[in-house]
Amino acid sequence: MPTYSPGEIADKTGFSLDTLRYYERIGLLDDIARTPGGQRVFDDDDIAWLGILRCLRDTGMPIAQMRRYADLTRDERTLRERVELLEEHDREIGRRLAELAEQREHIRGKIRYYRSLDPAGEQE
Amino acid sequence: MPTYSPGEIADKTGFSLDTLRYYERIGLLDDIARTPGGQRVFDDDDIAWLGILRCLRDTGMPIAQMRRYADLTRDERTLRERVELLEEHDREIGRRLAELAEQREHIRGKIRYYRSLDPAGEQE
DNA sequence: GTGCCACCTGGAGCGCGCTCCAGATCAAGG
DNA sequence: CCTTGATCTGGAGCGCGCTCCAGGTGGCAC
Repeated sequence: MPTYSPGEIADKTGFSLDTLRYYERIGLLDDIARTPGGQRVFDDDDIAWLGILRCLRDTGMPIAQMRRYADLTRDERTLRERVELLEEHDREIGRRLAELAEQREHIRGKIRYYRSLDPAGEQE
Repeated sequence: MPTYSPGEIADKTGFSLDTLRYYERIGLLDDIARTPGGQRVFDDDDIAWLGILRCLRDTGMPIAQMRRYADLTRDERTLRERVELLEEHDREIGRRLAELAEQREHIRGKIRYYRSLDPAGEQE
């Protein structure tokens, strides 16, 4: 299995080195392998996990909840709880999508209104 | 034209009293009328403006950009710039919507994966 | 060996967007 | 009047999610 240095992982995942270390400190990331000298060594499983973290983070999940999810993945008897957590998050994303679309319409209405005040502003 | 106390406005707009004062301080809200004694008095125009601010804020516009928008509305010759700013924000919302939908699929895939591991977990 | 850059640790600091506080004032009911 | 609850001001503080720093070590190229 290929391995990767912290710098490579930062490039691949978009998380900064500091963020990777921070995530490990707070328990979002555990058991990152080390060289005998103490430098971190990542593998493809780590990359996959970081992909999930990025997904959860970028959809607005708070760190406390990501930690709860990370804790659940350490006990294989928690499948249902994981599903429940992700489903609740999925519903949250649904609400967010609907809200965003609605607010977008409000903003578009405002743009149309400004345009109606100055039709000349439309042309290039 | 009806007028409203700060408390009523907090109820109507969902912004806290502190946030209303904060927004006035930083220039997002200007010329709020006052009683002779110095208490704020809001009107329907203020409510409409706060509605726009809420919309921009809740769609992720940073305060610095909201301030720029507020500044533009103080000069009626800036219609085009306002349209440009809102259109850029509209595109930003579009990108966000697309990203959210994509990440949602990733999460749903994960849910399906967990379900496939434990079909019994499905039933009530 | 010797550079030299990447990486290590613990802990302090930061930027954003509020939120809270103390102590004073206002305004409306009784 | 007097009480009482809403509001006022300036400024400090907070919670989140990183981000930066100092001082030291690792590890590969030459």
